[in-house]
Amino acid sequence: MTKDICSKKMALVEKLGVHLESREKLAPVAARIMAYVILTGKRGSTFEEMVEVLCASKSTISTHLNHLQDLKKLEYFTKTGDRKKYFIINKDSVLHHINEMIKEWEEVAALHKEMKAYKEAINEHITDEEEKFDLTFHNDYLRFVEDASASIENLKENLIKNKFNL
Amino acid sequence: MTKDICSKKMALVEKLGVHLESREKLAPVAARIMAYVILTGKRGSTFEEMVEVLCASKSTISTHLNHLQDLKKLEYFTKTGDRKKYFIINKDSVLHHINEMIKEWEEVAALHKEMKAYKEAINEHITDEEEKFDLTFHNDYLRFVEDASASIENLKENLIKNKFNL
DNA sequence: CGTTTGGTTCGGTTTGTTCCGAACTAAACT
DNA sequence: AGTTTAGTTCGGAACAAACCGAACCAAACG
Repeated sequence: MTKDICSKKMALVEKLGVHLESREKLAPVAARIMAYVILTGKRGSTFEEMVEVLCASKSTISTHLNHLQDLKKLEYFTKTGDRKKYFIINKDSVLHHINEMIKEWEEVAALHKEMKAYKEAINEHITDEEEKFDLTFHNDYLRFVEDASASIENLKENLIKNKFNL
Repeated sequence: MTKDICSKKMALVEKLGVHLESREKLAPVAARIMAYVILTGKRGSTFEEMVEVLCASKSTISTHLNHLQDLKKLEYFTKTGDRKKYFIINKDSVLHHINEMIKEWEEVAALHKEMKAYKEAINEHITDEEEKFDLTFHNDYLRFVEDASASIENLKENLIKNKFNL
């Protein structure tokens, strides 16, 4: 039974790992570390434990753990009389992730605006209506980005609210 | 003046290129091809032209052009008595892109549901309330994904509407 | 003081990506 | 038939990413 839950966990680690690999642009093992730490929760995950369950070398785990801490994605707590570090996801990594998404959408919006401006400038030099750039897509997309941004801001507020409820 | 517009265009090609490189997971030159084709518009961009302005070899351009066509991101038209191919972005690449986003959100939602189910299963075996997984984030996130999906569906409908207006 | 524990650091191998040049092809022009 | 045009294909060079093992280190333990 414990074995069953464990294999289920490792299956999820792989699945979530693959997702994080592309979503957060992490190296395979780094993504699996994140996934494992997320699915272990507040109990915390140790260096040794990860070397074993993720079947990676100490050097690989060490390097990635340090890197993930630099990126503020992980942090750790300790126990008195125990030299081990217990890794957990950074408490405000969720908020950080959301802010990243907001920034990303803003960047996309800025790019669309720049492209639109460029195309409008070109259009002025074109007499034939048929040859002109079509701008409807940029307009629609910009409206969409506004909508999406509003949803994210909403999520962000929900999260902050829940944080204070705890 | 034409030179000015041209340098402005190439600056935008680089900027959009960098963006597409990560957003669409394309090789540098492939991303710049996409950017260039997008910023050239319906006039169409030729093989030779891209070899020159993107400063890449014929083989590189050829390989990437074929790859981008396989991915349905590009297509071309021809002119009678002219062997050149005039590349433009695939007419329904925008819709395709939107469908990709929808699919992506669905996948994220599925993953969150799976993680939530796993954590709930674990929680049942834990007596200490303090030790239990916190599920509020998954709930909030799932609600957010629903919102975001709705916005995208909205954009999609706008686009389809505009298509028929033309 | 020697050993164990919990890691870190470095050099190197493997693997993968991205691009290029040179040789090639197929159609059209002369 | 030969050349030009518009590309394709193949082998490999150059670089980068990801991981590993071995040697190392610092703190605690015995």
